[in-house]
Amino acid sequence: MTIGELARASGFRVETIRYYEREGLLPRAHRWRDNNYRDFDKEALARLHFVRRAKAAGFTLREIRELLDLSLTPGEACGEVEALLSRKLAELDRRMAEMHRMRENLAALLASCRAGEAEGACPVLRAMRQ
Amino acid sequence: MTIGELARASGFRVETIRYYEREGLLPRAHRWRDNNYRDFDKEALARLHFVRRAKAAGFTLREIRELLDLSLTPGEACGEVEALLSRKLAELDRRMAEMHRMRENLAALLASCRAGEAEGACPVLRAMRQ
DNA sequence: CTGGACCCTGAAGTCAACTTCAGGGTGTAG
DNA sequence: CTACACCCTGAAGTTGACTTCAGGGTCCAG
Ligand SMILES: [Zn+2]
Ligand SMILES: [Zn+2]
Ligand SMILES: [Zn+2]
Ligand SMILES: [Zn+2]
Repeated sequence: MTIGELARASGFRVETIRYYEREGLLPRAHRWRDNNYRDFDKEALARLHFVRRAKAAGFTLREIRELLDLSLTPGEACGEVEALLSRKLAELDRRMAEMHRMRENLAALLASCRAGEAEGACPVLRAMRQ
Repeated sequence: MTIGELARASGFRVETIRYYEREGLLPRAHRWRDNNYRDFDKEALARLHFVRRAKAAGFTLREIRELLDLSLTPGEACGEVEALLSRKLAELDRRMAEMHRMRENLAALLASCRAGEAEGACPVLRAMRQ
């Protein structure tokens, strides 16, 4: 698979894929010997799917790389794998709690906006003004 | 109120407040005539509280400035406020759903790691390349 | 054999949201 | 008087995650 095909299949741009390779999120791609073009396999596509999901969940590239590095750790380091995984889980829970608070904040603002509409004065705007 | 007092009252750093003023999140402060020190009023503190809440709700500075600008245009800006709020709410919901999926992913990974430990082979690698 | 789509590299640029720096004034306690 | 906390400005630096650029090679339909 050329980098362009991988880009179309993954939804990441060509430049982003090269950048991810540089940053260690993808293994260095094997090259087509005579033209030096990268040649990706299905695993690269699976990784990019994982990267997309992880990004959507709010992980930084560094964290995603750590997770991916875990997957390369052989079974013997199972304890470390577990430790890192549960640390990430705890972090995720913290972030999810934070998001819940944000959501409640936002929903309250929206509700007060709608409630104030009847009275002709937006309480959100009023709150900002005064 | 000096900028330092405002900083202590608001929890933002002095430099951040100057930055916010430059960026239009605060009106340009009135100056203490003979020494050119900024002199803030209660409204500035109220704005900073609003900025903090909005940031906590996930708004960018640009969006916060948009909200503040809406509050300066008299009339029915309420609809726009609502639009901005519900757009943000939808975005937040999307991200929360992603995080939930990611959490289940990681939890399953951790469980399978623990289960696989007995058999001497860590299934993490397989799970992540699925 | 040519034009256009595609590939390569290393370096520099961008954006948000700040922070730090350089180089200077002000106010007050001791 | 002077040390020291506080204030000022404009500019440059930081971080993360890319994107754009400069300056090339490659492949293939017509
Ligand atoms: Zn409203
Ligand atoms: Zn409304
Ligand atoms: Zn669930
Ligand atoms: Zn394991």
